[in-house]
Amino acid sequence: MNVSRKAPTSPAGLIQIYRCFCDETRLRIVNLLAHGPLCVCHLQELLDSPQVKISKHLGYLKAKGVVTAERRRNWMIYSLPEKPSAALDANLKCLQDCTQTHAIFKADVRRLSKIAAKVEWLNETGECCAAPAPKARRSLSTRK
Amino acid sequence: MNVSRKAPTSPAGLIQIYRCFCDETRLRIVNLLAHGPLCVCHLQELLDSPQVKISKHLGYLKAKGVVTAERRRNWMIYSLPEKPSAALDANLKCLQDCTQTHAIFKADVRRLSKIAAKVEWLNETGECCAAPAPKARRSLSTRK
DNA sequence: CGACTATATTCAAATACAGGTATATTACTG
DNA sequence: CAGTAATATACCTGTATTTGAATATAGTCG
Repeated sequence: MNVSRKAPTSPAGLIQIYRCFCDETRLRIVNLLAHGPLCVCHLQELLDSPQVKISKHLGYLKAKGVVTAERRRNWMIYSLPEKPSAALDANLKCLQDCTQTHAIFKADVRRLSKIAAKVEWLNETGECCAAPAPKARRSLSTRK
Repeated sequence: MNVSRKAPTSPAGLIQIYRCFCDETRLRIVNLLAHGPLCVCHLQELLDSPQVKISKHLGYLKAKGVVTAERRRNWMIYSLPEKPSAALDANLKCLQDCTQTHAIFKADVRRLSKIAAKVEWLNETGECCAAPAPKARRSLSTRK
């Protein structure tokens, strides 16, 4: 459980962090997760990207230890790790500085704040999802 | 209109930095350059790598603006930029923290300090190279 | 059970990249 | 001028990455 603080011979872990950070979609995901946990459908909506794309990038980030995932009912909740490695912690902070000056990240956060209610709803009641408002679900009369 | 230096819409520049940082050889080069300018043959010696490999990574770094190059006589002197972008500056500082805890980077710097004399020699007299000691160079006084 | 929702995985195609060998370029030296 | 040293580039090959389409899985609900 405890992670050793010895000096690794190879900077493999550090490089994995940079690999995770060198894709725009992943950067935007990490930037959003810095504000709190989100499920896949939230990210889909916020980044306006297909589910496969988001899911695969999340899988990538998770495999490298940059995010953690926890299942809640039907949804996977992704977060930044509670106890990140020193290198990850430093780079997350650095990234937060860097994102301040890029419009796309600020726009993402702005959009995030607009669905904050839905996210709260998820966190408190365990209900989702971000995508279509849960009421606009007509009956199946017109369905085949 | 969109030539602003303040808030680029796309984080392309930031991503380029991370792309540069996600290779071990390049990380070692940047770490060494943080201590001062070096020519290709110094890096060849310090990293014990073939010339092509070093040269190509330097070309990559230079293309993304992470290093600068200046020709001096026969040699190309590579340095970190004097006025790096905010993002690069932040990430270089972060990297310096991260390298502290990795043996390979410390070993590189230790080896660098051992050839410091040669590097000085380059910087002061314009003479190189790190690789084979200037053995048959008897006619030093004829130059200048 | 079967329909539905949220998410993950497999397959395939396009592109990027790292490393090597051989060759080119550039500058210096005699 | 030719020769050589330092560095760069072209080409090749295997591997990794990115993305999308289709499909699979897992949990929930009626």
